[in-house]
Amino acid sequence: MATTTAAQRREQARAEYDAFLKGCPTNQLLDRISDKWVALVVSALAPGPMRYSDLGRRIAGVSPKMLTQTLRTLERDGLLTRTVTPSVPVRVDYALTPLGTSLSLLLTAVKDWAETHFDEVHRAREHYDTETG
Amino acid sequence: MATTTAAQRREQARAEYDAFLKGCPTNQLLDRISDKWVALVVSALAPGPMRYSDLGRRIAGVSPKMLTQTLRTLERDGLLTRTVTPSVPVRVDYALTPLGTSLSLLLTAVKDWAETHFDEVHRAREHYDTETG
DNA sequence: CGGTATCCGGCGGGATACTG
DNA sequence: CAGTATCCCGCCGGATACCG
Repeated sequence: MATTTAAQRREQARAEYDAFLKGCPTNQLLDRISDKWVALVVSALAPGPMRYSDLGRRIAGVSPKMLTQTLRTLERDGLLTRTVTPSVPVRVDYALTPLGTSLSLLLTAVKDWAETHFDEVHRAREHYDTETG
Repeated sequence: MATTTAAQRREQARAEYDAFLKGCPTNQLLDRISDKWVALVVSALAPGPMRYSDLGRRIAGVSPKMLTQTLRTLERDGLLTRTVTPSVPVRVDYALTPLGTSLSLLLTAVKDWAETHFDEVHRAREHYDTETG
């Protein structure tokens, strides 16, 4: 039969859309800044460079795995630099690049929006929850 | 033993931090806009109101479940309104509130950053991947 | 100190089927 | 048309252990 089922069509559409999203700069950036640890790392580094273990302590509750993973992707994207000083013991510093600093400014804009409209969102939630019971 | 292990201390820190993040407006907002479908719904509605099934078609590949879930949370947060017209068949329109429109402007800022710096990020990635082999 | 490697449990979300 | 209900799988990320 010539049946292209609705499911098949949606799967097809989803595949195309996923491909589109993978190439979409905005979506890629959202994936980046939405990561739980990325915002924390970037804002921790905004005032100045920091060592690996300092970051680990500053960002309480992060596991080594996630900290490293986060730092690697940010380094790959050119948002921060990783500098190894081959002393004993070895010392590794992370610092924002200009691009990273620029991103931290964008995050500041997000933060401002959040703080400005938080009350409004909160009230909307209480209203919604009351109505719905 | 009196050992408070590193693991225990990290778990404690993580619990506190999670609580802190839950109450943090910025983090809540990031959770919201980072959701895969939220940005798509908000930008789809930016030009004007739309019906449920129109949104479903416009945002290719979204399942009914996720579309409804996304719309519900956005409605709860006061970012959009849901209007039921009890005709036959019923008609439901979704429209951004002023707050939602304001959020869409923030998303535009994110989009602008993404498009402005995409090349730079892309070059950084290629450089990183080349160096690392 | 600054990581890497491995295992594994929870849950987000897709597929599928049904309803007012 | 506009959803709801259920099952279930993939994968994210935490815990743990080990290395240069």
